[in-house]
Amino acid sequence: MPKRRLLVTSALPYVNGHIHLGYILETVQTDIWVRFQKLRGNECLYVCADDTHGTATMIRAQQEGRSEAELIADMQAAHVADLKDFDISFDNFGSTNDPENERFCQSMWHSIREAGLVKEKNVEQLFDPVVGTFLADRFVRGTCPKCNSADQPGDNCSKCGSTYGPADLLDPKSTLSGATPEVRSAKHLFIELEQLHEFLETWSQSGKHLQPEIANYLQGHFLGEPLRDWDISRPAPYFGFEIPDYPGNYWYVWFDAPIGYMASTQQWCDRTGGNFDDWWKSSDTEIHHFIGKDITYFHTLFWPGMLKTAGYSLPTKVHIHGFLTVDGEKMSKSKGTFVNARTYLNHLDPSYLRYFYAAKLNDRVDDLDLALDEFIAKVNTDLVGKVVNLASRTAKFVEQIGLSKEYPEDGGLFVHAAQLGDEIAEAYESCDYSRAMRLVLGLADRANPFVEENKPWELRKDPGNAARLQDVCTIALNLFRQIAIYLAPVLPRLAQQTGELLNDPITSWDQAQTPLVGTPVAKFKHMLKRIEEKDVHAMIEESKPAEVASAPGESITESVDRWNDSADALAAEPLAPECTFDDFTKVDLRVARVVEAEAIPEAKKLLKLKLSLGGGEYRQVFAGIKAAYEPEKLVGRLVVMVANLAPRQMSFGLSEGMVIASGPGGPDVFVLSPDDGAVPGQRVH
RNA sequence: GGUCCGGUAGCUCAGUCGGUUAGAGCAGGGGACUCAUAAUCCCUUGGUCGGGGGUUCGAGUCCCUCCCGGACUACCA
Repeated sequence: MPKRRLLVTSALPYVNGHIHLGYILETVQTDIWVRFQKLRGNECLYVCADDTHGTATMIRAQQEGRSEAELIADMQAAHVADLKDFDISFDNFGSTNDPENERFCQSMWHSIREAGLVKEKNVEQLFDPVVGTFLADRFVRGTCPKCNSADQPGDNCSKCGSTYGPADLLDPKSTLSGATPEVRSAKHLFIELEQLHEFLETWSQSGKHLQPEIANYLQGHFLGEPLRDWDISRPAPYFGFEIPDYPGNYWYVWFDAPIGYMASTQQWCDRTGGNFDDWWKSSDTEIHHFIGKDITYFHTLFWPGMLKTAGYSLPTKVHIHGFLTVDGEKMSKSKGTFVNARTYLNHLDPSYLRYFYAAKLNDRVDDLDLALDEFIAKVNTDLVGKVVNLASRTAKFVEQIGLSKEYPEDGGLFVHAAQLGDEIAEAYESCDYSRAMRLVLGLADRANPFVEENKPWELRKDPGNAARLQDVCTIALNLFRQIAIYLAPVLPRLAQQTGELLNDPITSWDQAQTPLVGTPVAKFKHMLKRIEEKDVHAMIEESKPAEVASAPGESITESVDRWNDSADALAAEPLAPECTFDDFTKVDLRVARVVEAEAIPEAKKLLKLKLSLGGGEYRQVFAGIKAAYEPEKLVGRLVVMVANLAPRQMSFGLSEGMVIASGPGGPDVFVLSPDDGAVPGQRVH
């Protein structure tokens, strides 16, 4: 087979957060594929970068009192270290804030301009005079211009389903300040994606570049109607690259992020003498993007559209994977299942997770569950019990004498494993790693009985059997080596150790075709420890928020803040503008008791609550806390509610207030409780 | 509610074009071994292939329908 040239990417991690096990899933998936391709002898370049731009970076830098550049540099160093320790083998890891990226943005922009895809639209945008900023759609609510339903979001009506702009709302309010926004004319630049409709439909529906369910999704959600113009500029203040022919405005972060793949490639070329056009403008080069399903449409509509317009190669394939869940649930900070890469590394070997992910990954978009008990059992049984055991039970018998000079008769075991190589390779190639792992483990299941039947431990008792002992161990170690070669993309450390043990480095897939003979065998060293349950538990405990993990009732008299809470929550949702005391008193917060609570089967997030304010005064409230609370456990407890909120008609009934809770949503919602002594009906001042 | 994907042993899954008696690993039960990280090996229990209907000589596989689960989307704000 002729050598292929492949450019491979993982999605760019956002600079504002640390690497977690969900992103590790993506990079492990990519890295396995890259290592596989290199092992097969293909020319393969793996690039990535930090995604740095956007409002969130700007706000966080302000809060931390330093420049964006400093923030980015720190986070990038942390990202690189985390990923390196998971054996992710990037050829280059850059940053979307690097000068190379700005140059590519400019040239890409130039092409898109020339193609006549850019138009300026005088957007009637709402401006919050209190905060002094333009309001994105989601920061405005008001009355639907079509059906007059109150309190509707700024982009479409939840009652009648009509879509409109925020400026069309009849009685708009800023959700930041509550002020009535002014309509101001703001100029934005848009890319008319609709001009590329036909191309995108052909490309996405060709059956070659996308998984079938993704092609289907695009057809159903986007391609069935005209594609909307893509708002590509953001007015200052914004952290990003300023648009050269449109001063005071910046490219939206999703414009420059994928271009980061190119900038990173350029950096690699500059460092190694490579030629950029060989990678991005050559029909001989395949381009493979690995991404999560959350960013599907950026990579399957906007990005191919940009590449096409600017005359670059189109992605050969966009490989899309699902999210990571832990023990069957969305990762949750409060449960300790939102685990940072570094926290994992503090307790466990990266090889465990690489193998487990490989054993579960296929070429579909399904979510992948990290069931912790399964994780422990699978790694210990498969890797330690079956694979590494082959070496550890035989290597010491040939430590002095090495492998036999000729490969002995083994009943066809080696040939069988050699022949299976193509099938395993096919599974890797198509990203069906779980199949590859099954096939490889099947080899270990044949090799262990061989050792059992030939009893090297008995052979060694009689010096007359020395030659036979050497032959048996030569066979077992060769079978082990084949497995190590086939697992090398997943377990580079095991491949390295195997090379050292048998004095022949593993560098090529084809090494599994020829038995190794006559080499010395090094003293056997442990290759992989068993996972201990306590280490997994320690990792989960370390991932829990400090206030949950520490014992209650400790002294709080110390003058210094010893809790050292993370800045993440504040950065995710910055402080609202100042309000007056009068503003505050408009909101009537009351202690209330939950007297009834039931889940609404048709709604995914809603519980229906009956709240008592005492004295027979009740309120019916719908609260989006289904994922976090069992209805039965709420009954009887005290909560804080907004008692004078305008009632809202919902599909399931009238909601007459709101239960106060914090947290980002989903399973991470935390309902507030008053301290002991509070009674229903009391106002919260 | 809409769209899509799935449901095979206690668990995780394989099952090709419709073709013999539906498989594997783990877990469970019994035995063996003692080289190996309490690892390994042999034997073994366990299934109305979600339910019902249809097509067919023949259905886990194809069609219809219902039930259940998940994802996306909407609602939640």
